Amino acid sequence: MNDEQLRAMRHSLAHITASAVQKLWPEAKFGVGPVVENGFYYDIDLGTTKISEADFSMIEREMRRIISEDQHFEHSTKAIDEAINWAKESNQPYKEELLNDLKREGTTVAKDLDASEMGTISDGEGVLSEVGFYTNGDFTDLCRGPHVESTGKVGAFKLMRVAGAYWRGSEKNPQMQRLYGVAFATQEELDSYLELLEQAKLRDHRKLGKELDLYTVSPLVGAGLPLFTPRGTILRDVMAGYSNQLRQSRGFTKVWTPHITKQELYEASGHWAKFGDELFLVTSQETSDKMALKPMNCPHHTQIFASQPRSYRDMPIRYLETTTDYRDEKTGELGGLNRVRSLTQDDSHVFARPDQIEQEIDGLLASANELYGTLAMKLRVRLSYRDDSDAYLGERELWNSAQAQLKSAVEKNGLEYFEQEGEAAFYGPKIDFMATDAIGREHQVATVQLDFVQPERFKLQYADAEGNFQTPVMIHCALLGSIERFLSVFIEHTAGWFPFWTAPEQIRILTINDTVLDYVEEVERVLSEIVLMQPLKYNELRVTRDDRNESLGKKIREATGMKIPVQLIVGPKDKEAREVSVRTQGGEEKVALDQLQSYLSNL
RNA sequence: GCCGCUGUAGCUCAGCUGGUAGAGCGGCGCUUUCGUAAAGCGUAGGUCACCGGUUCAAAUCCGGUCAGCGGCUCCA
Repeated sequence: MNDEQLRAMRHSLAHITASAVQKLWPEAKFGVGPVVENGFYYDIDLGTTKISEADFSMIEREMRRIISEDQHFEHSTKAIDEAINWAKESNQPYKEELLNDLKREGTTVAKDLDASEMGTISDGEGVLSEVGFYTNGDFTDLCRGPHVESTGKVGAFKLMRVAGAYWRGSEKNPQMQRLYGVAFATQEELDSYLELLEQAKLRDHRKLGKELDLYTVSPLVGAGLPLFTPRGTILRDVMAGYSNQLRQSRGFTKVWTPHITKQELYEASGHWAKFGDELFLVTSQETSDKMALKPMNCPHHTQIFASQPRSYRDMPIRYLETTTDYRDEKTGELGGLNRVRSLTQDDSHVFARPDQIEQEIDGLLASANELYGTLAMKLRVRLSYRDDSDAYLGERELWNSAQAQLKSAVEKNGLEYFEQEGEAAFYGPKIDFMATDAIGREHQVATVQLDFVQPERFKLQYADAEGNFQTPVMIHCALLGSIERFLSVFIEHTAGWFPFWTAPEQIRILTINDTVLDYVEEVERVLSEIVLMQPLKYNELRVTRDDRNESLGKKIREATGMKIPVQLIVGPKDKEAREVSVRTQGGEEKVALDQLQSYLSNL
């Protein structure tokens, strides 16, 4: 089955879902029912009736009945006004609205859908005169198709969940119930997809975050404000240290800025107007200053740049700061470490001459490549350019040159990429990094963004070779993005089996009885001398000892449950032979005490 | 913020249609010193998220708050 057939099948299932709902709740008013990744959904307004997952078996039973009847999908057309009358008579106000849009604009304007997904005719210019319908059994729907021939030909499906969704994605509109389903050509494919979901559940960073004791949340502290435990803090420090090291090796120097600032800073940067409602405000009891917790670091860094006169010879100037920002995100958006109110960015800002853009981007891309390569995650990038609209600030010429330089740097680094016009930020083009995790999911991780606007707004300048003042370009970059979000991805990527160099507890010594304690101390002395230099430099070994009065089996079980990469089992036989039993995920082997350092350094 | 679902011991969970709570693991104590994923026995833990209401009686029903989950919207 090709992609097109799969889409037709999923879309047909959306219709079958709607048919079943109409049968069960004849008063249902229908929105749209497009195909999405792995399946489909249908938006339905049932007034005060709430569908719950308990109703799924009933709906699915009705769907299977429709499928077993093998109803033909009948295509027909109506003149647009006739169609509008049909919608009125059938009491389908959402369809009526879509039809009116079609009549007026020749297309619907639902934000997240294109017209073909919605199943409406949108070919041709201007106003259209005819629209298409598909009918199966008693159910007729405004639809462009295509569909499978009949309801019997739809493969395997499963209703997954029901959720609220605003009509046409606007919170001003009524909220409908969105019925999600997944669908595949065969039952085997559906089963393996469901299996993948189970897998994903097992690696869920919120579950592992608790099991591996990495972070916690407290209602007393607040939603979206995770607290990192000793183990979680090690992970943060190691990853942030690696990101810092990568950037420092490319000429970035650390800066430090306070966590609160006067609001004027954001009024000057332009962020106040756009994001003012997401700032945490701070009141001073000593002055009349209005203060806020910093939601970002770039305006601060501009002030360090501006603290001295700059020459073209000084450029580029590169700052890095791994620091926590605060954003008052809406409560409903918070979840795990993915979306938090305190987020730590491994932030960097380059102030560059326009002719230095490519070289700077090149360095940052190389760093990102190295970082994600080390973590065994495949990277892909999206280049976001401006389009012809006037929604963008900055000179067109600068944009064109910058976009060309971005692309050239991406190609030079051998990164797989795709380009999208109209996706740039208003202040400059950007590169977004997507990393594929161990079970094939893609996550947005890092960004590199050019900024033509803040240098203007803050009147940043440098003297060129002729002594004239020029405006620099700013390059924003975060390799990890937000450390919290990065960790959520990293935890799920590794399923908690962190690589040796990042593991919070790298080695646990398990004793067999207390006749070996003196030898264990000797082993510990050897370990305490070991400092890893790769990939993170000066990374001291993190070792613990389990000499409790418990069975070896239990100690192994617990250490394995905590996903500790190296278990060193020490018993009388090991003591006698002056070796240790090294137990890793790969198996177990005996290593002589005087070989331990080289063994561990090569992990 | 909006819609829906959820909130019982440190953890995982049981507790039917209202009659003031239970298991396993973990903790603690004793015994055991035992070589590859849970040694044995004993014992202590809970205002059933919080606040209010209905009722003779609420973990159970209703309302509110807080928090979590699935979405929507948003994401500098």
